[in-house]
Amino acid sequence: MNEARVPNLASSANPMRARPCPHNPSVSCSSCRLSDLCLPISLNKSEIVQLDEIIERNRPLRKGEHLYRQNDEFRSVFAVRSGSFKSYVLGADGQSRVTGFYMPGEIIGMDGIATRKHGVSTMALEHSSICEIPFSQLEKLSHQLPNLQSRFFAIMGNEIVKDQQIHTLLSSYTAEQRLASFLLSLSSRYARCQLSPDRFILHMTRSDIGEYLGLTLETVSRVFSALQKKELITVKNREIEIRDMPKLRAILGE
Amino acid sequence: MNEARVPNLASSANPMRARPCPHNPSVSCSSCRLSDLCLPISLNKSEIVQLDEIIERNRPLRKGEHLYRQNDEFRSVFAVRSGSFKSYVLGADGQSRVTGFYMPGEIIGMDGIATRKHGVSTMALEHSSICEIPFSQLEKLSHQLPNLQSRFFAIMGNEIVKDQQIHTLLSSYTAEQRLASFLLSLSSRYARCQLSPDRFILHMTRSDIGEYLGLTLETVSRVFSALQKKELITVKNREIEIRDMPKLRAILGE
DNA sequence: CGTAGTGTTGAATTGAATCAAGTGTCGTGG
DNA sequence: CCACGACACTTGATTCAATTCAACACTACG
Repeated sequence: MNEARVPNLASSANPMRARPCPHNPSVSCSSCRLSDLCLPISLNKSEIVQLDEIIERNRPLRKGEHLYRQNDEFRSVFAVRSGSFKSYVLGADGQSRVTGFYMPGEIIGMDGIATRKHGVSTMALEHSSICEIPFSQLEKLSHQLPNLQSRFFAIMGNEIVKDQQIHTLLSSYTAEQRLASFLLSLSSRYARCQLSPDRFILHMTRSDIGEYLGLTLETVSRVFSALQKKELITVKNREIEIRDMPKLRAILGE
Repeated sequence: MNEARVPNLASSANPMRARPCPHNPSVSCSSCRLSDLCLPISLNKSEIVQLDEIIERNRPLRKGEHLYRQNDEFRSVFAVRSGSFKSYVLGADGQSRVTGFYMPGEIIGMDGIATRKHGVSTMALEHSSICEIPFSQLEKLSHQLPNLQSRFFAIMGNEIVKDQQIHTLLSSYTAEQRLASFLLSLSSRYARCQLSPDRFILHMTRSDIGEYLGLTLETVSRVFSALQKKELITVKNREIEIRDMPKLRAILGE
């Protein structure tokens, strides 16, 4: 597997707030720059402090390292603090299928809640760090804090909604619509964590994208080229610039 | 299809048989024949009694009636007591896309938890009855009963896993694999509620199935015919008989 | 510098969609 | 009870979007 690399986002045109370093394991939820888009939303200060106590801030993962693997025992859910991840399953034929990409502030690992085993594997796409939340403790604390229970129901509900949107995307969109939707989704998620919504790095390969969207890597490449020719985006290797957001949205529209 | 909405409180004082009939609104969770595959799993007797108190058993829905519609305010989740439902969204072009089918013992409506608005519409596919569970009360009770909280986390986690499985199905299976997987899923769900796993009725149309699996209704029809010619199934209108379960499973295998 | 992984592009192929024509089924009202 | 109309379904012919197969270019890195 590949070695660690300095994450590209750090040198992006759109610098982060001057807040504690994203990889710093000693950041607390209260001081975390993601606190208003992560688990703590809608919790008050004392509740956040209690949540903070059960969270384990592990060492960062290097690119290619696994957070957990398919069939591992489920112990925790994870919040992405920095970097990005992909989740995937290995099919009977050995082919992998990507089930999701995760960015800062998003929650990973809910696939294991029901069965107590992880149904997917999850791997860092770049140098990344996470907050680990032992699920038994989260359940216990949720029982004491109605707001936290409510918040976690909402997080899971949100995951269900997103999965249904992917369902309709995969069952009726063309290749071009899928890629447009994918780029717009990344864009709004980058915006959510204060990064540029129209210039960003794809940390996943064309093949990852294809496995996620139900396309081949060749088709992903071709559609990127076509969108570039139409001047809706600029693609330079892994770097994407969205040049015409309205027209990109219009691809989904009619 | 413009049916009347179901009145939410509807305490129909309807004279019914004393024996717990699937449509009988007076059945309690404790006496319900679905209690070991529905929400109450893993709850003890006194917990079930408390759950019972917040559940509203509405009048049955006729075929084509809506349980709720896209953009309706979210108030409750629902457990299917008898019959079956489909959920669907209307796309920008007016086309509908089916996001799920629901059978007895399954929970409907979790798409509204995060946003407090329903993201899909849900319609009865046949004469059906449901238990309505007002969500605010479910949250309150979950806060008192750790087992119920845990159970509901598990139900939502299960929904997430199923959605991920659909994701991989839609992104990599052929038409034949999708239909085989669909029939096997129905089969095991019928088995779960004590019905024959190899002879059952499809209450949805070919078009519904196609919209769910990302295929046209013509392709659904053709694949059914092809599977019949191979003697894996018999299709007579809406009636399906699975004649060779192992071979049907093998279609997914490699 | 060479190698492995990643990405692009072209040509041929194909699985499913689309277009089209017809049959079957069901519920309704006469 | 039957006739009618609407909807659901089947099957065939053709088209097309995406895959597959193939060759090559770029980049990163030991």
